[in-house]
Amino acid sequence: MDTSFLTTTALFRGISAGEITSMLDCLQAVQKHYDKGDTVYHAGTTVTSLGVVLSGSVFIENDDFWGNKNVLDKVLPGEVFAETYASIPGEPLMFNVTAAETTEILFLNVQRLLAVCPHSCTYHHRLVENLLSISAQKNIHLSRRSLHTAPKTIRGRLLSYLSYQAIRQGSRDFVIPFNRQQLADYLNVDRSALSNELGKMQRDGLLRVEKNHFHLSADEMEFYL
Amino acid sequence: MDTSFLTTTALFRGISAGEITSMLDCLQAVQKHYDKGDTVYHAGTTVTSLGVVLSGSVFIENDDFWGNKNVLDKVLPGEVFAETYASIPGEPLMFNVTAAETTEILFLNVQRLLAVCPHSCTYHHRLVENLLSISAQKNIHLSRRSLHTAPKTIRGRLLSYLSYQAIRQGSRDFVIPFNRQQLADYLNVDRSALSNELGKMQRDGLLRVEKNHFHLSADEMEFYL
DNA sequence: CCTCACTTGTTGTAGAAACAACATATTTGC
DNA sequence: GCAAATATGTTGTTTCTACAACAAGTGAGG
Repeated sequence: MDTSFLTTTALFRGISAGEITSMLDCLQAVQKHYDKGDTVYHAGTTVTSLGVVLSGSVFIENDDFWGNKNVLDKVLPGEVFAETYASIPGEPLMFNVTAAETTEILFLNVQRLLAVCPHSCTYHHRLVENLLSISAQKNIHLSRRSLHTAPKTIRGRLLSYLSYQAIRQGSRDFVIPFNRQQLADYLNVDRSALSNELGKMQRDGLLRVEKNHFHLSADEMEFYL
Repeated sequence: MDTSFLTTTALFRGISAGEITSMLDCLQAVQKHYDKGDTVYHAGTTVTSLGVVLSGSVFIENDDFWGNKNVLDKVLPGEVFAETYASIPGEPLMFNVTAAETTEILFLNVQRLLAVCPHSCTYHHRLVENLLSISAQKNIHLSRRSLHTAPKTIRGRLLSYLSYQAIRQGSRDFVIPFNRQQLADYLNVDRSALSNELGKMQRDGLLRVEKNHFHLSADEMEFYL
């Protein structure tokens, strides 16, 4: 087990590699291997363990009734999944989790993680803090997306999202972490309609855009800054 | 301080009234009074304390650039707000919090709450567990709404929401906790368009609806059950 | 009983987005 | 460097929604 890698993750942040090793025993951590396409967790089932992606990656996907797979998120090495459901005993998973590629996953039982451990109580505590922080962070992301998808028009959603990015990055020039299709998915709109609207906004002088690099015009930003 | 009331809240669940009393000292809990319309927390500021509504209620609202107040949520007695932001030091509030009526609020510093206390460590631990649970629960709600607002059409959103309610309540007959306007807000659509679509769906034989009581037709449910 | 406030359904219209189909970059792997 | 795959922009058509305006229903309080 590569505990030095774990020290870099949000979940084990602030805990030394040595401490992690002894904690993993105590927590009855289990490591499993998955090949591309394997199902890690099924929607509708209940889980007691969260997963830490050690290598590879997993998709969080929502399969509709006609079998269409809709990828909601990709969980990368060091990141955590299913922690929300493992934190609420009996809560059925809303999504499927499948291996996007060859993947190693470390499973941690959340009830044991929360239980007070006879030894190294301090680090257990740190682990719980980290878990709370991860949960709160996820909360923020969900709230923010909900905010950006609230406007009824594509332009409104773009302005909400782009002005937030400008503020966050402290400049009217900034790069976004999405390509067009991903941005369209994030804002819950059609990709071609999104491209179209970006074109209109450029003609209207609201912004300039080159690939995923944006520049917002000053007068538009006045509202937001 | 009415600690017996606190024992009924999600945050203090599983902790005795006596224990709560001693913990509140330790946590430096502060109680404050607000009149209707008073601002409790300003968007953009950072906070270190979560709030527990003791009596009255507060609105979580998103004020846009033209001063329009958009109520996102109402926090009732026993419920908690701002815990997400208080759990992430430095994270600025995304929303305003204002008193919906005469309100008493108990503020708890989250850092102190998370810090290991010299005494009653067990109960501190329970408090942190509860806080994690509240956060995870909020996460589920946000995810679920995001799922229900994912379809591009009003009908799609209604089917997603209503079939979930049917499953949750274990019957094709069920009552929803929203009136039309609230349901429209939740699904992020126009109220009149929503009413219109419900009418069409009745004519199409998908469901019957009377006020906030719904009955889904069997054949439509096959997809979902 | 009556009024007033609030909720809900209905209709028409104007506008916007989804969708499909395609042309044109741009990457990526070989 | 080339070919295949992927990403992006463009356009036209169809469908749906937002919006506005209004009628009808419901309920609470005087």
